[in-house]
Amino acid sequence: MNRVCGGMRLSRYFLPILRETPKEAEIASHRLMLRAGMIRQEAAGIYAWLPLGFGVLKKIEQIVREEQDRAGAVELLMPTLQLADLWRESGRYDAYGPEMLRIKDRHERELLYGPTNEDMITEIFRAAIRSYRDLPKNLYHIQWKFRDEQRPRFGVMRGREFLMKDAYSFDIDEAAARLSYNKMFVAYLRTFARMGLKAIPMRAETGPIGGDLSHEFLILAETGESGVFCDERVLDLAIPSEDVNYEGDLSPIIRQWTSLYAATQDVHDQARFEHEVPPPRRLQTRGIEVGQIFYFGTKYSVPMNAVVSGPDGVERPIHGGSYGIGVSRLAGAIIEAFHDEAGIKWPEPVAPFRAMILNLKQGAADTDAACEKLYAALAAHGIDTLYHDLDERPGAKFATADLIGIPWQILVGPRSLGEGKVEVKRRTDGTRELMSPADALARLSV
RNA sequence: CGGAGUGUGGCUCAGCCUGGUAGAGCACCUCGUUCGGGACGAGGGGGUCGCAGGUUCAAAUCCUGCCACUCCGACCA
Repeated sequence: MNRVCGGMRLSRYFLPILRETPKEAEIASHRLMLRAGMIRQEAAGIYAWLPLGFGVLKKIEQIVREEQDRAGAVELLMPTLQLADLWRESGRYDAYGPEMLRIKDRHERELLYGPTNEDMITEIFRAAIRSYRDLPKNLYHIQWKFRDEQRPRFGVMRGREFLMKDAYSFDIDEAAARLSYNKMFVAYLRTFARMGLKAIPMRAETGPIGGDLSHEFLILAETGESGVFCDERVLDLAIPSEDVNYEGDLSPIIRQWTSLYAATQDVHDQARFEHEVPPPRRLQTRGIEVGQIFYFGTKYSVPMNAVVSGPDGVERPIHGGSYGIGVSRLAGAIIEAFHDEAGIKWPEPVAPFRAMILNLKQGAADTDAACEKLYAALAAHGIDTLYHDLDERPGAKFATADLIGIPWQILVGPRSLGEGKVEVKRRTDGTRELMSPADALARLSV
């Protein structure tokens, strides 16, 4: 979707691998993102996304986009800068605090770098929609946000600047709004599952955005920032399939996922936990929040006068919800879930490349020719391939390949090529198999 | 926002206490030998020691101020 050609030669790429770990990186994902040349820190909590990292970011973003679209949300793009007046109208300008970056333009007009977009989307919505007949609507965008965190840390997991998908639903009343909420709930289950993650929806506090119904989606990881308590059976619940009917009744799915105990430490109820979950199924661990959904009712529509006419001709404020996914955070969270001592182990759907060719004897006529042929064939089959064509020793190439975590490694060296074969290695489990280049191509074409 | 630290070639760090010609490993360049799990030898290039003042014949080193960044805790996609 994003890379036009099907391949890349390492000699032309930009992959600044670090052999040693920069001292500031404490957790695995941060360490590996720096070492694998995915990101470079420019300031506290602010990162440049280097080509490999950017490739992953685009893969994640695209999965999020596809599942939002499938659930009926409509993409648009709002600016990063917003007028302070808009936030004064909703009453949030003074309430938001120092987390919000406030700036002035040359006319001394007050602006802010958006930490979220409820106010702006409400303004956009109210300017265009007058009737309940135009509802429901769900609008989303994928845009950079800035929150001036007191303490940014863990690399992109908690940056000040971060890429977020935020969706906003508009409905005529609470009952309708809950249907919109349920759609996003199901879309989130599918989104995270497609990235290979087990994200568990947990009852959550609503925080400064407000409202009275909210779930956080967390993936379990020891390095997570939130303590979580849940019934371990939630780990085995089925993910709604691709052909789930979003216009149908989603409540059975919601009920299934919300009836088992699952809560973050903020709202945890130990007595209830012990009452509802027998000891062998009690899971107490930590998690990384990768998404959150809210129903907040008329919190913004009332102060901002976002109203529509109902069937009775009477105007009423719309009922809203907002739905966030931390796209850039997910890049780190996925690494937390999938790595080993040697490096990253990308799940295929988010891998920056699907395959990597390692020419173990660069400059030798037979290996060079075999690699070129294979590289062209993979590209012809639309398989994103990184060809390691640098004049490095095999050991260095193995280390690089394991570090950057491309799912399939194809080792082309004199030893196996003597039998007319190449070696296909899976990064996830380290298994390797000798096969002809044609069979390797067939294996990857699945 | 409380607490604790760190700023020295691209990276990891030594040197600072006790002031006196800026160092090591990795990376980089050249040549040669190597080549299936981060090779070896020889030669070479690269640093206003975070910034600004001060003390001193002399400051990476001592003093003052500032800035940046990191880590531990309370808060958030």
